[in-house]
Amino acid sequence: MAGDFIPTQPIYLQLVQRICKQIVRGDLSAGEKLPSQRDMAIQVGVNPNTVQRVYTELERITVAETRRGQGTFVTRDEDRLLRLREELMGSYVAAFLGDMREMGFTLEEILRSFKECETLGLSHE
Amino acid sequence: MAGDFIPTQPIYLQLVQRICKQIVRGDLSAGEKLPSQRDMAIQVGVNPNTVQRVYTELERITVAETRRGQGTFVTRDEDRLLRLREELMGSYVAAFLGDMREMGFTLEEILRSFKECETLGLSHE
DNA sequence: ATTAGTGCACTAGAAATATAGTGCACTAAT
DNA sequence: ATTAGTGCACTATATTTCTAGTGCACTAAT
Repeated sequence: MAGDFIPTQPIYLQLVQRICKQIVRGDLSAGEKLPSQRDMAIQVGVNPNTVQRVYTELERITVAETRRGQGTFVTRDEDRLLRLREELMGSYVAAFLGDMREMGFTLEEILRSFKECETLGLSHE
Repeated sequence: MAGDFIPTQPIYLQLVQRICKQIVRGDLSAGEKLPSQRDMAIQVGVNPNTVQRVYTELERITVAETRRGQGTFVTRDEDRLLRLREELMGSYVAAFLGDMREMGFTLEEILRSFKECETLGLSHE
């Protein structure tokens, strides 16, 4: 019932990231309606006010748009979604490589570790 | 003065992670003394109580050990530090690949993105 | 014995996050 | 006009994190 969240980071940010991932993945398409604040709150097991903050944040980063009385929708700007995909990819990769560099790991070690995880279902196409 | 922290995660956890990275990287060696709680607090610009929590956590995960009246030291167990290196590598890689999979990125896309960041100083040795 | 340096325990408060609950304005459908 | 569904604003409270301050016990050096 409660979409599990880690307690060390604000729930609303985790939910923003989760929705962004769903968009990038294609589970949510441009223009698609998001659940109402009340419904989403029930679905993920948080307070409606928290969802309100999530949707406000999604609107701030121009990933969603709100039509009062109708609901909140994924932006219809498909270019924006393509940029979101590039932005997320870039930020996750940069953060990961930064962490690895801070710990002194070499690219060879990283790639070797990738192969150990490979069996767990990362697509190759 | 204040070692910059992101506001969305507890400072004490960020400091734990930072110290673990320094150990894995080799900037801190087995048995080496950490700064006193008071000194570390001044160095990173936080309250001594926060450092107290950091050192307690480092001791809980058996990465540091405390000698009352003397200070807190990196564990002298070098095997433990080797395991720490493997643990951190594994968890960071697993989290990263999990995020990538959630967003539907393929291994090829990841590797391509790596090459774009490669110029920014990741070692190849 | 005294002193300095250390970890540690404790209380209190500030700040941010999350929850709880209510109400209002807007939109669409009837 | 009425109704249902929606976003949005508002107040209040709980929880967690962080800060602030004090004091004590232990260790080593003098």
